[in-house]
Amino acid sequence: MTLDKNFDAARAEAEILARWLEAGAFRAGANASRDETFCIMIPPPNVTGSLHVGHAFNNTLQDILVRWHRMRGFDTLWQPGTDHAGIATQLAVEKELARTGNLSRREMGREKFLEKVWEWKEQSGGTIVEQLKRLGASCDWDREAFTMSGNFPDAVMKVFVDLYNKGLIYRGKRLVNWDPHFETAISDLEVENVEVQGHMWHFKYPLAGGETYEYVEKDLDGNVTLRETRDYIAIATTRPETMLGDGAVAVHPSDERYAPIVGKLVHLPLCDRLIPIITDEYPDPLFGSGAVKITGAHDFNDYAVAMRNGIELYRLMDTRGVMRADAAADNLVPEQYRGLDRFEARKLVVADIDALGLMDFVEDKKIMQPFGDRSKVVIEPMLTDQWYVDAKTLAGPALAAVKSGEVAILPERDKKVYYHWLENIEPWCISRQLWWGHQVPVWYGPKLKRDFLGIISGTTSVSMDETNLHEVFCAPSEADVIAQATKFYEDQGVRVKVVFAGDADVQRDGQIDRAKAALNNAKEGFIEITLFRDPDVLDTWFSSGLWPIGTLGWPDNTPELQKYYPTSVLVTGFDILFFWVARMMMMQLEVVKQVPFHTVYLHALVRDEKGVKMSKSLGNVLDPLELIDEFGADALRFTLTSMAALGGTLKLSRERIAGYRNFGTKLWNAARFAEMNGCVAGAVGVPKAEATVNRWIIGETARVREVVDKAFTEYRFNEAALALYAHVWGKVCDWYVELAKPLLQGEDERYKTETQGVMAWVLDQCLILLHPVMPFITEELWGQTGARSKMLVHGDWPTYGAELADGEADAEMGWVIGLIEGIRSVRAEMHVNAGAKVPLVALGLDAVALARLERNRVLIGRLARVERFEFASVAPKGAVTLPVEGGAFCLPLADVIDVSGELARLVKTLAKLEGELNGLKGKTANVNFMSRAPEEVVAQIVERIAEGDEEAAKIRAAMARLQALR
RNA sequence: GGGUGAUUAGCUCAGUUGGUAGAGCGCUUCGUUUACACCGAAGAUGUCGGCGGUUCGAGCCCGUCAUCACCCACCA
Repeated sequence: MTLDKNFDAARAEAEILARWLEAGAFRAGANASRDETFCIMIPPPNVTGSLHVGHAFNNTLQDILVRWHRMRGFDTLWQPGTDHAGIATQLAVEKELARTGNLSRREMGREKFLEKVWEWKEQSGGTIVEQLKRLGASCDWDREAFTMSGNFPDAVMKVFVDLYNKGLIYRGKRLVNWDPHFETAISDLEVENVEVQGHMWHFKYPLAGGETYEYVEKDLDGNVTLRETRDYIAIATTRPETMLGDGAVAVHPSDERYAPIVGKLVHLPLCDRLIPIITDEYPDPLFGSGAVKITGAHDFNDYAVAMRNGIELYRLMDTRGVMRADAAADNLVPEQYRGLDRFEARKLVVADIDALGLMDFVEDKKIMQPFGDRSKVVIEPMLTDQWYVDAKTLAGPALAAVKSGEVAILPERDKKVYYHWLENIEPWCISRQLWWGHQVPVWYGPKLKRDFLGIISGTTSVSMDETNLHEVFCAPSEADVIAQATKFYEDQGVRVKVVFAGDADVQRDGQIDRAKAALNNAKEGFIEITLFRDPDVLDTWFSSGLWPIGTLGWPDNTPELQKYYPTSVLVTGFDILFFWVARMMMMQLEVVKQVPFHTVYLHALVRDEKGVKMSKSLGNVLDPLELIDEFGADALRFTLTSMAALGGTLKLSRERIAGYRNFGTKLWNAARFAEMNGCVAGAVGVPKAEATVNRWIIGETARVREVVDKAFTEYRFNEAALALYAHVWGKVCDWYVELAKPLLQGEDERYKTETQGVMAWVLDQCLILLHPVMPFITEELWGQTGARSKMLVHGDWPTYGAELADGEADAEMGWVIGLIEGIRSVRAEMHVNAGAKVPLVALGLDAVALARLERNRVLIGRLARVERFEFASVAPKGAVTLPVEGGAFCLPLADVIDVSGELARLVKTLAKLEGELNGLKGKTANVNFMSRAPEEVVAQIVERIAEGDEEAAKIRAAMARLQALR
């Protein structure tokens, strides 16, 4: 059977993948021959997502590490799985519902909606997994995990409850980042601050009761620059609509301009309210007017000021960012603004202020505006009840683990970023007003009125405390919460029966009404207590933060957990260092008191060829599946690998992928050549060789193995790819195959057999070493070129090294290759017809050079197209001279060469050489250099000068001969 | 405002303890030498952003400036 002319990636990839899967080649522990484990957790992609180039890159790197370790006999697990991705998935399903004319989420209700999400997940959830398989990702697919299935929800619930019981999770009413589109709170990290063109409006707030004061402005030297009587205080704002919720105007305590009116009241325009002028450290006297309106419920800074000074908070908007129109807001939002979108309200407020003559002036200004990272709408600070994690406490161990070196972060510089974030961490808001996710395991029950407790006797009625509405029960399951609540109430002397009544309601203003927690009066000796569950779900990152232990079966102490935890390395993009990496560190360290992994390798983000982030809206997305269809998975993988330098960004282009597709073809054809020349693979062990070329290529192979291993060890994937490329194409294909041809096709059976064996071995080594990067084509060739005891995916990674290097062979091949290149170069430059065979004259060769020539004259003759060899002591007329180590060669080209052309060539060569030599000689003449530079360096330079001088002398001699010819 | 990184051949980028620069693509010339035209051979191209400094020696270390990118941040 002869190999086809090209590798048919589309056909072979599907077949090979099926064979791997069928053989269970990727299962945990497959091919393990030692006790050491190697485990990687896949960064779980969104369950309903599809593969983009970033995934392809990320998973290629992981697959390389995994395949490499598996071939080296490590007990290897690559744990796959997907993330439920709360907001993203809920959004996708809502869109789908709208598109297909279904009821909306709210119309169908929570239970029904969640059914739809699960349907959607079943339907589209397998896509990305199949795509990862096409990439060649060798995950243990039998262990595929999902953050909403199996033990995972239990793990999440248990962690929530444990943290709650330790006081590390708590509920708080405070300002959060509110997304008016999704109508949920989001964390700081999900907010993107973007600079936009905005305005700053300067308003005049009149003093109450028509009071006036003398306003005096001074320059830095204390000279008065302005003095006038004012009946107002000027404030500036970028968000005029929030003025309706102002609770005060603040000035800096040192600001003399306003000292006369501190403590007085101003009349808030448009609202029938008086608010005080207070002092606080927050206002900057040098910025704007120096006076700041304080809207505690709609601005984070103002909130802090309001808290410090006991200023009232007025919440102006509902969950959609619409000015409140509910009854409670009757006295707050003036009628004309109610029900208006916040941006509409802004226009109206500005117009109304202007109409009142209170508009001081307006300026254009670039402002930083917060946007939701998924919704892309302007985020509104909102006062709501949310669940928080005490991140500061959890951050301590996460910081220590990296500082101590227990966990390494690569590239090193990202450590600083990690430190900075953890050292300044804020409480983590983990509750989301969504439906798709892990529902908070908290139930609310009625708070019993203490007055009654004393008289409860089992038949007496009990009432609720209407002023303090609920008791909180946090437990991992309904059964547990029943037990907990029953005990709680019975401890108060009440016999109860606990029932559930669904979730507490979320009203449109975002306040959870827990008053529905209820109780019925005594029946048959007990009281019925109704519990309502907190409707919120947890931030997706709360659950994915438990990915390492959760996928291994925690909270059960499974064999996998014992064996593979802590995992080895986390491979991910630096964009989720905070979102995910830091959270995993914090949570794993808190929950199991052990780091989740020992190394974090942060790779670049993939951009398009112009360096722009790929996005659907820009239309610059390269679809990895299309690239795989066109070029094959291996070409894509090799390309990504070759560009995986530590840090930075990765710009992907189709041309480059095509180039590496060609590399695969090159390898394929080298194998094809070997096959056509009777090189049968499959022999075990490093072959013994006598021929110089064979000894040389064996050494080269050992060298590249060392380079590749070192590069993988240091996560320098691009260096491994580069070394393999240079070896396979530059050494094996360009030289070894060519040099081997005379031996393979010659008469000496001994050399022929030896070379067949060596070539088969060399190509096998190429396949093995390339396999982690290019698994498909190498597996295919492995199968087609010999009888194998096992698939290449379980091939034995070699351990040979320097002991296979043969200095003598290296030197000789270097000499031969140099000569051949020299001859080719001269021929090309002299425009000697490529087909023309010329004689080569050896000139004054020493014994070593002579022996080298004799051993390799067939090779040289063939590769340099030399017809015959002659020996002379004097260079023939009209010859071109090639200096070599131990002598020189001449090409007599008198009738073909252009003498002045050759002279020009020599002049150029000599000039270059002399430039180099002069530099080096300058150094040796420098006393400082000679006395301070290391001996090795000096010796090297001296040697190079000697060589160079010799070479220059030969060139000069050749020039003299040519001169004589003219 | 703080921080980080980048600036090297026409393009995209490597360059790991400082020893006078590399790859891929592109470009030029030549080539049906039966593995491969997704190929082969030969070739051209860089004051390594500017300016200073340390050093025998700097793309690499230090300072500074310029331009760009990204991250973080509450200036109304």
